[in-house]
Amino acid sequence: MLTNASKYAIRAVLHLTKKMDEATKMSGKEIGSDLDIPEAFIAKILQKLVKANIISSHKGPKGGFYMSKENLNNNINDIIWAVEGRDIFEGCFMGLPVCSDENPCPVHHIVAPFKEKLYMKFNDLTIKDFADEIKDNGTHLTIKGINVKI
Amino acid sequence: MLTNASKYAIRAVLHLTKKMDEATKMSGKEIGSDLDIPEAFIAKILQKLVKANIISSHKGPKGGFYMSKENLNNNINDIIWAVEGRDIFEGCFMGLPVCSDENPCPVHHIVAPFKEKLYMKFNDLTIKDFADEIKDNGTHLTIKGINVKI
DNA sequence: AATATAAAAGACTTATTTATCCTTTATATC
DNA sequence: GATATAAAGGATAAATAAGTCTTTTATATT
Repeated sequence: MLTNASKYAIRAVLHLTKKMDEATKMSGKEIGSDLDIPEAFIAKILQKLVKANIISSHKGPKGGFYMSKENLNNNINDIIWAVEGRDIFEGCFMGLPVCSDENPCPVHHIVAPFKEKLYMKFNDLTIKDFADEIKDNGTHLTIKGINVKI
Repeated sequence: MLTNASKYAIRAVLHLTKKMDEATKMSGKEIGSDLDIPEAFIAKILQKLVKANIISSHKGPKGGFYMSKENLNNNINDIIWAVEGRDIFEGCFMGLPVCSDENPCPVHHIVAPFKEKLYMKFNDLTIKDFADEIKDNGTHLTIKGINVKI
């Protein structure tokens, strides 16, 4: 449903937001290394995000990427839109040309409420809200430095 | 989540199953035309499905693709597996390296039950069950010959 | 002013998915 | 047996997604 690029983008933005209180900007290199994302690839994605006003950047020494106050008010859908340039929620899950409440595909009653919930969460919560939730829940954006039982 | 190929495959199998009572086999050409799927592409997919015993085929005049009694007992997951060769339900929706009930991503509580429901439906119901449901609900596998309000 | 740092920009490669085309094989019908 | 029909097989092309590399531009620090 989401491409690698937009998954990377979401993680990068949340990671940036998490670190923001330290007032230090992060380089693309650092972000890529922290999140195990190919550095050159995440650099391209970060570039797109800056253009779309999802994140901010500053060139030169001590420069890097950071979240401005305004940036924090964007939502996840803004990120996805900036990276993919299309609505990922449209279209029938099974690919039927006609799929609606009146003419539902066999999984319509499972998929429709799921999309609805997801869309609301991606639209109504700000990046700040997400970052707070992540901090509260102890969610790991990276696998570095944590012990996972496998 | 599903590729075009597996969406096409599911529609083709259900279409075949629907027409099965007429005891007439369907050509790949006919299936492609009925479902608005490129003929050469659906032909390749049908070939895979035959190999995986999801559908049956017969060469020559009056030949074509059809569903045997045994074929009807397969489920949707079998189709997806035959076409994609992997589990489409694995992995975190947001791409987090760690995502579980203990360490949930921000949408884990929305995604997990959705996947669960979908997996069950795709696993517990047979192709026959699906085809019956479609017939009962008047679901359209194709847009041909129906009037849709746009 | 020279230097080092880091993003911006653009060209390029690789992989995967989607789709097309052509030849071969099986088989029903005449 | 000749012919027509339809799937099987294989090779290739086009589109999209994923990832890499090199050069240019801005800027803080010395």
